[in-house]
Amino acid sequence: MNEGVEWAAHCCLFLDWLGEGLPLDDRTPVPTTRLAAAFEVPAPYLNKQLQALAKAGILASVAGKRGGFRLARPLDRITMMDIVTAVEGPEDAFSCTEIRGRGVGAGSPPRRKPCDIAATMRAAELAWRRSLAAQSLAGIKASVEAHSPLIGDHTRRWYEQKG
Amino acid sequence: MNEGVEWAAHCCLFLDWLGEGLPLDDRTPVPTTRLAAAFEVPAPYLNKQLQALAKAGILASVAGKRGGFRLARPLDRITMMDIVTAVEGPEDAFSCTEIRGRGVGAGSPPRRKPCDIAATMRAAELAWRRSLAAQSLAGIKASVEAHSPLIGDHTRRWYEQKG
DNA sequence: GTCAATTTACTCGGATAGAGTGTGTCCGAGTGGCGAAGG
DNA sequence: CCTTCGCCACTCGGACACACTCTATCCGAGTAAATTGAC
Repeated sequence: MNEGVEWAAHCCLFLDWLGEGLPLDDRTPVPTTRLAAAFEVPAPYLNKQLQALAKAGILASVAGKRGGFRLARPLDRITMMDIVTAVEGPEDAFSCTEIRGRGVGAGSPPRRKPCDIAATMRAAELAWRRSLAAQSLAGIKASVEAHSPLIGDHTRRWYEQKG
Repeated sequence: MNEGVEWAAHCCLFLDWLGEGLPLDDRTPVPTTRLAAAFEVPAPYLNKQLQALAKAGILASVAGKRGGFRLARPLDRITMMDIVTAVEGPEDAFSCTEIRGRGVGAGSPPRRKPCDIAATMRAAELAWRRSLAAQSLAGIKASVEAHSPLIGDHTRRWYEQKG
C-alpha cells in the first residue's frame, strides 16, 4: 500500500488542530514545506499526495504568497476510505484476468456470471472498503484526543515556534 | 495485488476436478507444464507460485519422473485467505511508520497505544482477512458447478486429450 | 522368468535478467503581498 | 496621506530521474521409472 495514505491522514488531522475553532474558509493555508517539516518527510513528494487530496475535494489549495493547503470540508465528512481512494486511486487491488476462458476453458461460450474466485475477492474488498468508510477522521481525532488531550495546544505551539 | 493469487486458486480447483473421487494420496501428480497449458500462463513463473503453495502446505510436490503437484489437503480445508497468504506473504498491506513521533511529535514520550490511524487501517484489513477466511475452495467449487455442472468431466476430458 | 544395478528422462527448486509501478526530485506558471511613486 | 502601478517572493502544479518489487526465465540437483543384463 502507498505510503502517502498515512501522510495524508496525519496532515488532515494536523490541519484541523491548527485551525481549531475557526470556520474552514477563515483558516490560513499551510504550505507543503511546513507540513513536510511537521512529519519529517520529503516535501516535494508530500506535495504530490496533497495534490491528489485537493483533486478529490478533501483539501483546498490556494496559490500565491502565503498560500498552501487547507481542509475543504469538516473532518466528520472525510472518511479513511476517501483518503485511500484519493491517494491510491479507485481501482480494486485484485483484478480478474479471466484465465478460466483460456486453455482448458477455450471454446466454451463466454460465461455471463463473473468468475467465482473474482467474486470472492471482490466481496472481501467490499468488506474492507465498508470498514474504512465507516471511520471518519473526526472519530479518529476523538480517539487520539482521548489519550492525548493536549495534542491540539501542542501542535499550535509547535507551529508558532517554527514559524 | 499479485497476479499469482488468481492462478493459484484456479490450479487448486483444476487439480481437484482431475482427481475427483480418489483419495488425495492416490491422485497422480500434475506437472507445472500441464497446469500452465491449462490456463495459458508462463510455466516457469507459475512454478514459482506453486512452490509457495507447497511451502504453505496447500500443495504437495513430488519430484522425479511423472512427478508434479497434488493437493495436500481437501478443498474444504483450504480458504482463499490461505491462498493469498501463501502467495502474497503474511505482511499487512498498510504499515505504520510512526511519523507522529517525528517533527511536531518529537520529544514527546513514545506512545504505548498504537497510532489510531494505523489501528483503523488494521481493523479494515482484519475485515478483509475475515471475509477471505470464511470462503473455502470447496464452497467456490460448488458455486462454479452450480452454473457449469459438466466442468469436471470437461476438465478430465481435456486433460486426457492433451496427455 | 526374476531380480538388481544402471541409465535415462523428467520433475522440482532456487538463482538469474527484464519490465512496470511506486518513490523521490526538479523546475516552470501563477498569484497575492509589498514597496515605491505619483496625485 | 491615499491610491495605484509594478516588482518580487513564494506557492502550487505538472514534468522528469531513480529504486524497488513484480514478472518472466533459465539451468542444476534430485528422483522415480524404464531398460538391460546377469542369474
